[in-house]
Amino acid sequence: MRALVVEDDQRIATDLDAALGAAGFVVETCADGEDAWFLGDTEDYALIVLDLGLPAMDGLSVLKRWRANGRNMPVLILTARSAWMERVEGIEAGADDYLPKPFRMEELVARARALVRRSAGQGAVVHDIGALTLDTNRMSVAVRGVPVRVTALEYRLLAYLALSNGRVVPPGELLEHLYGDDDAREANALEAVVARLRRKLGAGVIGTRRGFGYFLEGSAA
Amino acid sequence: MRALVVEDDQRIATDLDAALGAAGFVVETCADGEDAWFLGDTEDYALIVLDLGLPAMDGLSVLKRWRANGRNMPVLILTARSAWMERVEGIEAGADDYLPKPFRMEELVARARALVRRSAGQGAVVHDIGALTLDTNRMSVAVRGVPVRVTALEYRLLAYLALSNGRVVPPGELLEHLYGDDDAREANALEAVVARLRRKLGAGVIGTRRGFGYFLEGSAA
DNA sequence: GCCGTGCTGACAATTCGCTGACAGCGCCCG
DNA sequence: CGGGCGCTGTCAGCGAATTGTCAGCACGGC
Repeated sequence: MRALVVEDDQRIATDLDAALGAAGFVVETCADGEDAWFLGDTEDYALIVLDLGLPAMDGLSVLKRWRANGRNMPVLILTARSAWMERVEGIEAGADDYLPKPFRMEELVARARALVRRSAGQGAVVHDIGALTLDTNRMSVAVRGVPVRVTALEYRLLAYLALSNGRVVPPGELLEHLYGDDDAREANALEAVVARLRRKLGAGVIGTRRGFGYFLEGSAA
Repeated sequence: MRALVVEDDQRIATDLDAALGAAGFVVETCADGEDAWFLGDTEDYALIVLDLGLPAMDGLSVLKRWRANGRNMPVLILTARSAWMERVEGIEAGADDYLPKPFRMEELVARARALVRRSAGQGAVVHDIGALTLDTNRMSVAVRGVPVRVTALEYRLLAYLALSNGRVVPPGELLEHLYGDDDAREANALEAVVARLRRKLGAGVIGTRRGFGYFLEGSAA
């Protein structure tokens, strides 16, 4: 887990390095606003600790430039100024947290952990099963990278197969999942949906095990 | 955007309600730890403001229970205690931010906004999603650079979609966040708002995935 | 080769979402 | 205090996408 420390005071920088290092971060430091801007813009950090008083470019400006470029890594601001107005400025500029100097190293580490935990809290929503890609956020489907328009029912069928990860799913179970078991469809309804899906997705995605059920092909079966 | 305020001091609760309401949240309040635990565990909030001194169950315990149950909504802790050790405790318990009393209402709102932004994985104040530009500071909207006048309700709808980051948002969730689920609207109300918005914004901004919900088009889809 | 299971294309019904009109409500301004 | 205006929920009708059903066909297993 990489972290960038932007701090011009050599002594504080060393302390931060040590504390974050002990907390499991791989720390890089940088003492200059312009270097910071470049690094933050081109490298990939799990966390940035940013001091506001910097040579060459002010910390807030650096932060605003990152955000303007769509960089959204968590940034923890350090500053000697403690007026609440300054805090508001920092947070409105896109900071994720704010710590006034002087601070306890323990608190900084605690906040850093909280930030990283939160930014990582957005779990993977894209599943790849064989040739199939299923994006549960956008409710969209693609085969070999080519997007395919599927209906709600078709999507739910695919999603259920995908989440069963390669298992052969018996028709009864699928029917029960797609419709409540309260209202009964003809058994053929399921086959019709599968047929439509196969026409859209092409061959080699949905497989049939005669007498048992359906499964997704290529999922390390 | 729903927010829950957990605070036993009636006066402070009222102030928080007013300030967050003005910032665009639909606010619910609750004065008791056990109620708070239940609400936070079963309902879906974009933000929770949590006071530590509570009857029936301590705020930290409530928070820990939420986290233990996998609830990861942003939580902003309020407390009278200002020792740094307490802060560390709160943050380690899973708080996302910490504000000592007394505090400025402006700062609370700024932090609340920052938390919500961050929980959506975005750091910027100005969001560009496809043809849409949404300025969360000025509550203004533009399409392809042309400003568009939208009403408060319309804005909240757009903002929620924008913060959902291109995800397809089901109508039920939108209804729940636009209005509290306490007073029920006909399902058609949502469609009416969307229709009005589309007339203002033009085509290609709000998309529909039949059977699932609405989403913002062009967000790297 | 025979039988049963599963597949396919067409068709029709139904559900879902969109739209325009309208009415109630609150708010601002005179 | 009254009138007007903008906002928003409700209603009913419309159009289209979706999906269940049916009848016939293909194919695999024994």
